[in-house]
Amino acid sequence: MATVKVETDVVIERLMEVFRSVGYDGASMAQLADATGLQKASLYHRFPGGKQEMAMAVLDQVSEWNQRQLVDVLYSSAPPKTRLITALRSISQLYDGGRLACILRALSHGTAADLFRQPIAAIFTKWVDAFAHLAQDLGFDQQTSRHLGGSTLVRIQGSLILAQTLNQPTLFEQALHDIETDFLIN
Amino acid sequence: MATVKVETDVVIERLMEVFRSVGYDGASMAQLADATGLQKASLYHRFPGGKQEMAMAVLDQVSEWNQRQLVDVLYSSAPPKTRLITALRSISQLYDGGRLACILRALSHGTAADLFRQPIAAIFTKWVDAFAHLAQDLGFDQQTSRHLGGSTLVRIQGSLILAQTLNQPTLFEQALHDIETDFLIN
DNA sequence: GTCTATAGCTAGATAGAC
DNA sequence: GTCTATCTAGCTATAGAC
Repeated sequence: MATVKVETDVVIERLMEVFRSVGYDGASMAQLADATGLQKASLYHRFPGGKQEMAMAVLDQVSEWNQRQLVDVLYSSAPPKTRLITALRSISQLYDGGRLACILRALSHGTAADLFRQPIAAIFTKWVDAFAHLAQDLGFDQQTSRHLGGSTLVRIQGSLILAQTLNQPTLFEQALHDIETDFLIN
Repeated sequence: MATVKVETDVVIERLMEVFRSVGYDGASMAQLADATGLQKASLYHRFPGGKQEMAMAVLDQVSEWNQRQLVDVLYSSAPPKTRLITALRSISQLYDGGRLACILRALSHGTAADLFRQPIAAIFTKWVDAFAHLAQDLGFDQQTSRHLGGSTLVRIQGSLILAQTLNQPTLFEQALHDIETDFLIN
């Protein structure tokens, strides 16, 4: 039982890598099978809903990461500045310093747009709210805090696009630094 | 001759709409034919290179828009603040106030990523440089100007993602306002 | 230059042996 | 639970009449 569970987590990790690099429509079952080391029929055994269920499993894992590495951290009782630094460091690792695309963005296009908009929006909202909460703890008023929360995700998503298209990961790190400045300005 | 040219421009416009909404891999020849009102074979007559050539034609049109509505404006001899306002207004119209996705982003995923990264990067670079030039005219030093230029595109791309995923076009308009503030702070 | 018809292939998804 | 083998639908792309 335990062994099976672990293996499935690994499978989901591999699926995520494929979806992230080629998108939902660009990922074929053959490619997904190849990446996981399973045959197509075996993938269908684990995910009877096919590609859609696989992507949903990936999104569940992303949602868990978001909860543990961002939400839990940013709502914790540690000093606000410590929470900020910790969260930004996790984000930097998640995207490998700007070299990896965001899986949520990869699952936001084409056929996937209609299928996964709601779960992705839920993750985005939690993310924004968590950073807005931190801003309030840092003394910003409610309106400014909301604005800062949104601006954080805007900067990260936007900088990831530029970093990868222009092949300049530095742009992502710069954005993280800009975010830090936004929060610690006073 | 003239009639044909115009019609092709219209065809490209329709192709762009499809690519924008479903992405490159998500767009089938049947769908593209349907959207343009032509049959598949007719599309291949105009674009012998198939889907790839169609997307390139779209990118050429985007590049032209970029040159005329942003680069030419931002390098003009009008007062810097006027140039900024004019450019931001064009951008707002281009994305219909945050309701439309960026075609460049739609052509950055899956199979398309490898095919079109260079032309897209060229457009991004021109965009960033043009806003950096404006920043210098507004009195910012070179390093700050470059940073502002990049930050402009970051804010727009990022806010478009959030605006569409969360179905809150306001986030895009907010980002435009933030950009204006960034440039007119002194 | 546009059409109908179709070739050739690969996609997602299943059947059934083991 | 994993495999090989296969189905059908849809894909890109082309042939050839008009």
